[in-house]
Amino acid sequence: MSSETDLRRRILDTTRHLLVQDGYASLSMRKIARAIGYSATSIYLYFENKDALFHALIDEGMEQLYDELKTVAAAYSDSPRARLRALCRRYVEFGLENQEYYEIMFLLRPERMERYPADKYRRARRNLDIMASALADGVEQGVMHTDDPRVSASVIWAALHGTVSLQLSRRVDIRIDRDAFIDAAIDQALRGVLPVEVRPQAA
Amino acid sequence: MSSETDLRRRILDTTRHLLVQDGYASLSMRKIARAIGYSATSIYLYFENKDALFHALIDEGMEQLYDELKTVAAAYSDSPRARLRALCRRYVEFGLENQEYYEIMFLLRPERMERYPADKYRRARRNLDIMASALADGVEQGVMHTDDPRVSASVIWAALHGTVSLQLSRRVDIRIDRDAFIDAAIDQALRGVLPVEVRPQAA
DNA sequence: GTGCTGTGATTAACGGCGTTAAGTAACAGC
DNA sequence: GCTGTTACTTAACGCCGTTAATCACAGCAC
Repeated sequence: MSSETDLRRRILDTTRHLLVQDGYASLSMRKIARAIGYSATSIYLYFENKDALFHALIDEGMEQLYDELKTVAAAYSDSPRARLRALCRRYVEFGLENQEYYEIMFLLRPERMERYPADKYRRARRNLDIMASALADGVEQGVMHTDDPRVSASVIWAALHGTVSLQLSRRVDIRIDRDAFIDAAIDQALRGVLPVEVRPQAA
Repeated sequence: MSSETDLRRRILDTTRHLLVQDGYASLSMRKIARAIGYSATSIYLYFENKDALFHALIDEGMEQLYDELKTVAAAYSDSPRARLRALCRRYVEFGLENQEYYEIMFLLRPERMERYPADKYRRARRNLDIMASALADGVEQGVMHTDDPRVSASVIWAALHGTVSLQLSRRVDIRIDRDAFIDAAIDQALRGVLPVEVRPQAA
């Protein structure tokens, strides 16, 4: 029983390592097998197929992101606004620091996702819940406003995701300073949830 | 000379067709060749490799997007704010209406992009320029504000790109209405470039 | 000890892929 | 009729994900 788990763990660790080292595009079952010194088909004893292996890795990434966001949220439990800002920053940093991870987590087209819907979605959505609850706290304390917290949290996420995506794919104009860009993006994302009394009507 | 161009065109058209019909993942040189009734190697007479074929397709997509944005911009030449809003909406609509196109244009990791930098970048950046010029006009007329128009245009783009990406990959909570989400995202994106006198300080 | 069963791994194979090298058939110009 | 060129094909290489069949060996029943 321990040996079964052992090889499964080695596969996951090696895959993550190869992913970071060589990128997603060049990753293959045979290459993973070579790296751990087993035959390619051995991997199929522990994972249904390549997708399933990646899904397991995605789950671990979601867990890690969740842990990081949770820690950030705890550090700013008193101020919803500071908390939301810190969460945004941490999200972007996570994406930039874990490029290949971010790619399989959020960039790859999830064609097969319908197969493992419930648990996977639930796990990914916890990350959004942390943001939504910062929003809810802010609304309650009167320092934020939103018509629908779920929608606002998703919109903020979309803005952050776009920021990370463009940065990772190097599509942002090189003349634009990376940090200035990220700061501007976060500022802009947060500006949307300011309380009504100081918020202007939309353009 | 006309026949050379003919097959090249057929390859491009068929590839686009297969892309829309079956998706990027299942597209192969051999499949394209089968569809046009030629051997796979014939494609290499007109395109250096698979990447080059896709780059040509991306260029066409960029051209189409540019045309659409240009048309929108012309229709709202008098009002920078209405223009910017219409541009945002058109961008999102383009992404949602041309899923597979949008995928190869903006979602795929451009590993090889360094090779064809100048023309490709320039072409893609024209789309951003249309937005930036709406911004510049707005600033000039005093109905918008931004510290740096290039940065603001990119930040808006990032927000729109994130919105399209999450929608296309079906990662947005199903309970959130698609149009409401898009409207909220665009509102939020535009809120960041309101003039200073009505804009609150950042959260 | 002999035989049975189950487990964890292997090898061989299938059909696909992108790409290159070599070859062929049709045709233009001399 | 030969030559060179153009437009295309076939054959092949070395990858890929995945499946089927097989092997080595452990533990256990008798």
